[in-house]
Parts: sequence; C-alpha cells; structure tokens
Amino acid sequence: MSTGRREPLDRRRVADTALRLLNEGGLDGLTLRAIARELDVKAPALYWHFKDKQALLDEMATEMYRRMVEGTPLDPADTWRERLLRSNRGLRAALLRYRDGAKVFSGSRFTGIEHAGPMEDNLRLFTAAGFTLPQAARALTTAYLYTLGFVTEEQGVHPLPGERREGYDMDERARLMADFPLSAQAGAEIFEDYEQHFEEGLALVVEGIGARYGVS
Amino acid sequence: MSTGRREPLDRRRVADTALRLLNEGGLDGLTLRAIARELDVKAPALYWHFKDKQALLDEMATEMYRRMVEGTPLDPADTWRERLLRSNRGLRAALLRYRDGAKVFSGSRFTGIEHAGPMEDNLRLFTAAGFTLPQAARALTTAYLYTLGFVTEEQGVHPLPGERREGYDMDERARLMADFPLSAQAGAEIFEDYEQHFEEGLALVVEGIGARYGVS
DNA sequence: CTTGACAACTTAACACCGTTAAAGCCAACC
DNA sequence: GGTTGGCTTTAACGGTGTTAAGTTGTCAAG
Repeated sequence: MSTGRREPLDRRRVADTALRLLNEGGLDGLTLRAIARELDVKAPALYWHFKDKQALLDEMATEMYRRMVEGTPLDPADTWRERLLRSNRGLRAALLRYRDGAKVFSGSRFTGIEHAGPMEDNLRLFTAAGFTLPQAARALTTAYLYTLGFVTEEQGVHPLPGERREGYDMDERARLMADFPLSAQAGAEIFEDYEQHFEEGLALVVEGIGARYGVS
Repeated sequence: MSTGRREPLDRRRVADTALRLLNEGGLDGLTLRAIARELDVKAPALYWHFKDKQALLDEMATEMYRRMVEGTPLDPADTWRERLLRSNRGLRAALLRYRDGAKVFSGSRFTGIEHAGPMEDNLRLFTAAGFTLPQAARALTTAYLYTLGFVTEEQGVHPLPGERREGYDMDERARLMADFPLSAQAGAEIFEDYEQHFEEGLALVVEGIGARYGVS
C-alpha cells in the first residue's frame, strides 16, 4: 500500500501522460479511460480539469508546442533564411516525436497565448530584414503550412520514425503502375527518404520567398 | 409504397451518400448508422461493401479526387506554372466542397490507381519543360503538401465556405495580444481573406520552384 | 417445378466510447 | 467541531464500430 495520497492532477500532467500514451495506440487508441487508468484515476475525474476531450487534445497540442520551443533554440542573430529553416525543422521534429503528432497538432488550438512570444520574435526578425508585415506573415505561414502538410503525409507512412505502416509496398505499387512509367519511377521519389525531401521542399519555399519579396 | 425493390448498393453510391452527409454533421457526426439510414438500409449492410469504416473513408477520398479531376480540366498546352496553379486551385476547391474535406482526404488512401493518369500527365509536362524527374516530383509534391496544409487550417476556421467556426473572435484576440503588437496586427493577415492568402502562398512556392530549378 | 447456391441484407448482440449526475471523501478554515 | 469547497468515485446513459448468425430474393442447374 502506498503510504501517502496521490498528488492531485493538473492539466499539464494529464496532457503529459496522454502524450506518452499517444505513442502506443495512436490517436484512435487514445481513450479517456486509458489515460485515466495510467494516472491511477477514473475517467470522469478528467472532467474536473477539462471540459471535454477536445480541450485535453488542445492542451496536448500546447504541450507539444512548448516542447518544440524548448528543443529548438533560436539564435537572435539568425538571418531570416536560417530562422525559417531552423524553426520548421524544429516543428517537424516536434511533430515526429508523437504518433499522429501532426494530426493532433493541426486539429487543435492552443490553450494560452504562449505561442505569441516566438511569433512576435519571428515577425520582428523578418520585418527587420526588410519584409513588410504582410510579407513576413505570409512567408512564415506558408512555410508552416508546408511543414504541417508534409509531416501529416509522412506520418501516414511512418507512424513513428523507423516504423513503417503496412500497405505501402513499393514493388506492388510499381507493378500496378506499369502503364505509368514516370509515376512508377517517381514513387521512390515520394515515399522514401523523407528527411531529404522535406529539406528540398523547404528550400523551395525559402527560395520562393527570397525571390518574390526581393529580400536576400 | 414503392412498387419495386431498391437497387442493391455499391461502393460509389455509399460513398456519394456519405459525402453528402459529411456536409451536415462533419467528420465527427458521420456514423455508419446515419449513412445506412440515408440509404434505407441497416448499418451492418455496409460491411458487405466495405471491410471497415476506414475503407469507406478511403472510397470517399477517392470519390473526392474523381470530382476534382472532373471539375478541373487541364489544358495540355499549359506551362508548368499554369498547371501548378490550376491543379492546386482545383485541389483546394475540391476539398472545400466538403466539411472536413482536407481531413478526410489526407487521412485516407485511394482505392484504385485512377490518380496515376493525371499524375503521369503532370510529370510528363514538367519533364518536358526541362525539369528532371526528381525535380518534377519535388515541385508537384511540395505544392500539393502546401495546399493540403493550407486547407486543413482553413477548414479549422471555415468548416464550409461562408460559415465561421466560433472561438475565432478577432477583437478578443487583439486584446490578448496587446503585448505582441506585430502578432496582433498579423492576426488579420492570418485569419482573414483565405482566398487571397492561398494565392500568395502558392505564388511563393511556384516562384521558388522556378528560381531553384532554373526553369522559366 | 424443385433444388441449391449465392449475393445482399437484417436481427441481435458485444465491447467500448465520451459524457453527465449524484454522491463521497478529505483537507482547510471559522 | 462543523462546514465549505476542491477533487474524485460510482453508476448510468445513449451512441459507436463491429461480428455472428439468420433471412430473403434471384437465378441457374437438374
């Protein structure tokens, strides 16, 4: 028997446990009952801290964001290109830490305004580099949306780094695509080597920003 | 009383009905029982045509793709830029036709290989324009992922064109962001005018492709 | 005309889900 | 010592995806 009573829960601890569980069963397997069991509590107890499951998912997304910020130190001396590369690599890495990370992240909203700090920082850096505010917003948002889209697809194939979801057999795909030689050949170009392809796509976006907005 | 018996179902008709229902209750409200009721059938009947709900969602995504192709005529005389603009505008329009369209689409896989035709066509056009095959694949994929990310976020705010989800009050946001003037001002730049901002982001990607791959 | 096979569907049930209402416990304060 | 209020449990509800077994209608073979 444990000598002392359990500490009362709080939103952060619930979200932390939920994120750990997310890596085991994915978003589908993430039930309130499972989370509660892990916290040594019954499911309805969670409703004291969250108004519904979506609110918990929101807190999870916020926690993911916090960990991203923590794991992605930003150099104030960055050029805008370096900043864009660094922060989007950091975002991707943060999402890849959790099964269905991109889905959870893009399906939720932050609970506070902690994200305003880094955003302000980025906008300041970009406007100081010569972008107008609308240009800065567009540049940052476009890269952000590209990364989100990329990781969403990536996690459809690789639920967790190293794991590969079934049904993406390249040989069978090539056979089906016999009449479409370019597509068949491009398969490797699409379903392999995500690391490098992410970089290449991100480079395209960065290049476009520099070219279209005339900022070097 | 109807004189004749109902036609037997088939996968297309089920998917069609499901897509119609999607616009009423969204992805959360889309239940097998509701779909079955609409088809004048009981829920387990659907399992004759689909092995599980995900297979039905896959068919829905495939049907969305078919309608996109149908609604987005491609001119063989397109330059690669025109093709990229046209097909991504078409993709966005196709996704916006359905509540949670982007989520359904990016969470599913096509059931056949009908998508290989248009893909082959695009790759041919791009390689003919001077891109290597890897470059062509990267260019098309990057724009595709940007669009997917964009619409996913867009539909978080606008479930259907014209409708606006609650909790995105711009005034309150501005108040909370009082200490972050650039972010506050950028709010309008992020949560309004999706049409124009999609175009601008897409233009950035197109520009980047032209610049980085040296194809005009 | 009967028989049998097969496709398409129904009935009934299962385990599990998110969520709510009410009651219970326990520390802290008057 | 009694009361309040924060946090949790117990019990239950309606709804979900899914499965197994049984029913119906159609159509071809004998």
